[in-house]
Amino acid sequence: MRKGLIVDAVEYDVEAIQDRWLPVWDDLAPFRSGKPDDPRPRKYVLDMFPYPSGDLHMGHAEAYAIGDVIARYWVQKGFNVMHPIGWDAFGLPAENAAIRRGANPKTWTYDNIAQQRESMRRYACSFDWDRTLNTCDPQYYHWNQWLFLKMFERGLAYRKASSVNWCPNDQTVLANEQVVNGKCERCDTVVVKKKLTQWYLRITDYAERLLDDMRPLEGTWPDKVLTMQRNWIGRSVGAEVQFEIEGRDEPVTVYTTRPDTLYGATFFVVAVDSDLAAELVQGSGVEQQFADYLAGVSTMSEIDRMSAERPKTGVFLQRYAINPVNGEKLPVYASDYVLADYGTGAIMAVPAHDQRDLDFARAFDLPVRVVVQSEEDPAQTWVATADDGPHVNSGPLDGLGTAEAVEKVIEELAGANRGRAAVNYRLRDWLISRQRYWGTPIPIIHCPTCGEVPVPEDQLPVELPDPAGLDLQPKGTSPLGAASEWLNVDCPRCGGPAKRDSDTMDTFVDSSWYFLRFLDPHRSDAPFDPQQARDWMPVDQYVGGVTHAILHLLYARFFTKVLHDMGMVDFTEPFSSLLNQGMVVMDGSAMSKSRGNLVRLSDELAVHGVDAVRLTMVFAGPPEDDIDWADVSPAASVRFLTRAWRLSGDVTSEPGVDPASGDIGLRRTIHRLIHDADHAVESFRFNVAVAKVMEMVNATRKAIDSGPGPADPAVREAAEAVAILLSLVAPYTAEDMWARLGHEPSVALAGWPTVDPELVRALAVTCVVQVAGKVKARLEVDPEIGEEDLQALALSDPAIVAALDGATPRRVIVRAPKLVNIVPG
RNA sequence: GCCCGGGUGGCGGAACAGGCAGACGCACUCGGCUUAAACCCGAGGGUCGAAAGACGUGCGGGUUCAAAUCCCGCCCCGGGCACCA
Repeated sequence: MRKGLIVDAVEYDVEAIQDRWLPVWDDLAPFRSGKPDDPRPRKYVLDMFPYPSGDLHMGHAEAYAIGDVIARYWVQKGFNVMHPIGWDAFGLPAENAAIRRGANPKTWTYDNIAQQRESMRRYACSFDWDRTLNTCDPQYYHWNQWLFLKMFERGLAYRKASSVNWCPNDQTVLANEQVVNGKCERCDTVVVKKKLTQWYLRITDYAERLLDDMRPLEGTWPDKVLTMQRNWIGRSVGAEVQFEIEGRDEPVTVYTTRPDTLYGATFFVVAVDSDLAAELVQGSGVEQQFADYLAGVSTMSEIDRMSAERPKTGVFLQRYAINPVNGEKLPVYASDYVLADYGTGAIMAVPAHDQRDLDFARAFDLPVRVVVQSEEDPAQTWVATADDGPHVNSGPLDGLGTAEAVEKVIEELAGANRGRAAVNYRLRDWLISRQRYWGTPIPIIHCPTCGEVPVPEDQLPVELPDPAGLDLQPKGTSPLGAASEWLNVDCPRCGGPAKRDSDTMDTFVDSSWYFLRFLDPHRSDAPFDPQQARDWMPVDQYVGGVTHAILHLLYARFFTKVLHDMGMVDFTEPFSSLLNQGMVVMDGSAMSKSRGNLVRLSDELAVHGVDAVRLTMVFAGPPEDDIDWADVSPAASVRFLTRAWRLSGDVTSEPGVDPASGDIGLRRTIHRLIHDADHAVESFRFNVAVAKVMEMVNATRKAIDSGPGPADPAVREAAEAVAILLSLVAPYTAEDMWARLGHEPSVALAGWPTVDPELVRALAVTCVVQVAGKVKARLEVDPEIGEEDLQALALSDPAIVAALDGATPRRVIVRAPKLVNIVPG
């Protein structure tokens, strides 16, 4: 027994128990991983790292409780578990807080990190505290810059002028993934479009692999997430078709998923904000009308523009495209219903079989030609048809079904060098520049003579300049642009005067590879150690909220594939298994100060203690479901923990006593329940595992009070098993029980109890005897009973004889030893 | 509109692979302890019914000796995508 430990208390005192064990654990450090001589097989358990926007809240408490159960389970099962934590420490909240209070974003961030770190320690998270990282440390973002330059070398990072999403509140551009229903993901402000030159990562090059590599994740990733990613990538199969434009040398290519309807094209549309539209309008005589239309469109918010209800608008450009299959002249329109950055920004319009084209045709009084037969006439109903029927008015395609017609028309177009089969994706390249201060500077120098010049590797990291004296107010251009000392540099190539790129990177870059940095977080000559990556990666279990289903998870998968192609890692997917925990809500809706339904984690911890809060989180239901705090009872958790804890004080046998001589009934129950709990944890049904431990406590209580009594060796075996199983969820209580049972800390390393298969195998089972599917009798039978014996036994049972009432069984189904079903004649 | 999930007591939720529906807990009721209350301990309960029994996992059908579980058709709830050609 350790000096000064009080383990003979008679009352369960939450505060005292927490204060007693926390320093002991600091000292013991039971969760350090990666020692070179550790013979245990490795497991990597990763919780999504938090953003340090304040202290931990209820959501963190749930997520980290769940991750901790998994990590602690594997430790008990004998694995060398790496369970690291760090901070996603760059981002707007720090900057906005700094603006509000005039503080340095760095100070604000590190203060919050210190607070969260202490809260996590007290929350008994089994993190390896030697492996922490902060993405805002230059030692970390150094490697963001290094990776960016590697991508730049490979043509995967590039700058282009394009129409981008602009958040007028945050005064910065956003990636497509960060626009939700036309609003800024972060602040809910309606996003507008702006034409700007920005940095992109070429994630679209990986679209096919991002899609294909999801197949092996089926079963270990939630279907929901896989579906969301598939939708987001949005693969579509079709064809590219070239149209000549009268008076233009080069043909224009369009993308269509329905090349079979080519004969039904009656007009042609280009995106109003595309370069092509700007070119085609030249000399058309409608330049002013076009310019007015374009101006109107560009001030529109994304929400308005996306509305399908909006009537179709456009401008006839006074020009004609030639249908390659029949030479027909198709009028060319500019419209905002065609997107400049999908496909080629131009479409062939087939009003009979595409609702959008039909709406446009109706608005502009254009002809509608049916080329796939169906009962309804789109020109009458104004409903486009999409049936698979025989083609008509389509020359050589007449009579063919859609699949054949698609094949045939592509063949003919290819033969005439007028088109080919093609695949398109909804996914766009990832826009990573941000016009804000608190992020990773983009390591590029703009030189008037040499152009975009990478910062030489030996000059990395490009550190953020001191914010003192800088105006961090959002103003549409990066605050770094005003740091002239920092901004103005000599070109590394020609030595002439040049300027640094003043934008910073999207913070999702930081989180796209942090799981690799944990392997060797202090390394200074590389982002991570390739050998460690071989040893530990991919992550065995990733735990986090579904809010990142597309954003972070897609980007991290993309980075992993890029690193694979660079030869830095030998795997292509970073996370073998993913668990999405639900949210903690109150009275049915998300907690928020403005709603007045905010439950403060610190309050709950102060009232009920760490173990009870953790237990409540885990017992509330399946981990992926939301927890309504109004539906759960942390007080009940305290009650249960107290009952469990008392067992440890009641056991009177000595540690090490052989359980084999203990009460066989209790032993059977306990071993069965350990077995069940084990199974439940393996399949993430932690609430069920807790229920099994509750049953163990109930059974042990009964054995002490009205069974074999406190001295029985089986009672000790049971109490020790309770302590070990409970250590996953309620580490303080479990540690205290362990000490009261006469053991040295830490129970976290005690090892999962071994289940004796002989004890799990039941001595007698209850056999249900049904007549016509209704239970009429129950028999206690030997589990090994033969079918004939069981049938005879069932048929002679008085209750069955009575239920049959003289009728002869027409059929008897025997499933020994569990069930007999008698079908009366 | 399209694509995923999901509907089980008053509530959160159990039910491995078609075989006793409702584990475990909350709330509730009753009893014990207490001067009293809380805490704690014990007992109870799907619904209807006095009982025997009947009915019961969103609704309607089907398969099967047997369906919460499998199949078909609906309804409702949650989520994702949505002018992506």
